[in-house]
Amino acid sequence: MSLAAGFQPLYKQVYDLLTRRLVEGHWKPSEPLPSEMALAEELGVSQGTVRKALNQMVSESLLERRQGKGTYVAEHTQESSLFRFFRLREPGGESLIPETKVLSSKRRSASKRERLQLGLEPKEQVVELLRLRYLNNKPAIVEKIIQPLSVFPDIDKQTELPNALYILYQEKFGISIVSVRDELRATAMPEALADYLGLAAGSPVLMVERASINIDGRAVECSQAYCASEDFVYSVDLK
Amino acid sequence: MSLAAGFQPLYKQVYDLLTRRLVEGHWKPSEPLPSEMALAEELGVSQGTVRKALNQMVSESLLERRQGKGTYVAEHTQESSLFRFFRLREPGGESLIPETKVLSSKRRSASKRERLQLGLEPKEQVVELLRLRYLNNKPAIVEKIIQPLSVFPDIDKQTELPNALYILYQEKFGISIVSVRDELRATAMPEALADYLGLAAGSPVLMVERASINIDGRAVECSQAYCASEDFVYSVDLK
DNA sequence: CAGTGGTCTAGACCACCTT
DNA sequence: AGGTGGTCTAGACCACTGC
Repeated sequence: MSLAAGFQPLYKQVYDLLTRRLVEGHWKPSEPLPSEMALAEELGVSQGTVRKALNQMVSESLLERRQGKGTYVAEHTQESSLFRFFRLREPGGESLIPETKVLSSKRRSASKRERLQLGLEPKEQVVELLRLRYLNNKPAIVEKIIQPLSVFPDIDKQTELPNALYILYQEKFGISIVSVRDELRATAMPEALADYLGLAAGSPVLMVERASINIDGRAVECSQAYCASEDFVYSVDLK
Repeated sequence: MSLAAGFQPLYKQVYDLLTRRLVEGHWKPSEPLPSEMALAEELGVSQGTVRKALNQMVSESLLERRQGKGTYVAEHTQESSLFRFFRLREPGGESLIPETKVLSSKRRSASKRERLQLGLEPKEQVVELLRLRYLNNKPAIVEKIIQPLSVFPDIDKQTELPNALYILYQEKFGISIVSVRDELRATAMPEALADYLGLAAGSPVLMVERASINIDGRAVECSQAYCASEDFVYSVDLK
């Protein structure tokens, strides 16, 4: 067989190989992969082994399979992107569609905290994007988003920013966000931002610090969001 | 075959059957299940089909498999129980071991909100347990836990409550918590509880409302926790 | 109809654990 | 040595898709 019998199980080697190809852009989002049989033949393993590797990638949302059609690179659609990582809800209630307004955007050097979180060099330039998000037409979230220019060249030259930034990252910069790490705390609303949410400075707000992880495992973007949590809650299921 | 060919895939039928047996207490936590071969023979399906069903149950933390030994009913150990659903951390940091002190315990009728959340009858009796939890030897969390007496008979007669309640639920009441739903918001610290955390009334605190789900899918316990989030954050990875 | 993924089987061999 | 789960294979049949 062309994949040498090594330390790891064959299906794991196939998984690693296919994931590497995916990371390197060998296939683009929404493109089909070769069929199981074709991959099995190319790699010199059985179809079942390829299947096991593919299914693992599906379980990580890297791929999607459609019976009778083929296996496709997972795509960040408007809906999936908005809802997969967006956890703010009405208490006990359904998903809410956030609307978004950009408040400001500027270039500056990365702070120490940002360098640590994103693995940046000293003095590396980032874009700081300030956005206001509405739920049920009420201003609910102010978020500050940090985008390294080394990852997103000239992103501040984009004329139109979509509601779901991850779609832009994927289509224009080849960045596929596969997971996020959130840290939540309660804090007093900073005076500088209080007006946006129509709150008194010092009101209790939910702060969500997020690091977004690319398919290659790097943290490529981080954000801080201040959420009015009178009417909304951050909802999460742990299994 | 003894499992009639029905609408659903065989492995799904096997999964349903084995899960039902598990729910009904057919096997107790930490007990071994019959071997794959034995189950396959009993059910009249192939070993591979049983394997697929078992692996799905493993992925839901219902079972554990140990190579060379057997397949076991998952057990809530002190560590796994404390850390699997306990999300409070130092910012960017490691897990913290919470210490616990019981403040009070009393019986009363369920409130409307509790009846809705836990599916209780009007006037049903519950135990309201108030606990104080410490992280790094500092009081960090006040939590109010609601336990229906219909689910946990005479739970308030327990002489000793363990740090991880889920272990008690499993050992004494046959309740296996498999998932939780958390809703987080920021709020002002209630005056009645502020002293416990050494905070001023009105300070911003993180409130975590939790419903705990039994293996049979019912919400069997709910809680409200007020967390001092000066020094600690609620940390979660979304994939 | 041919091509795809989805299910199911049977059997081989390996790695690990116990006796 | 014998039993367990873990991997891998090969082949059959089914369900869905599109030409």
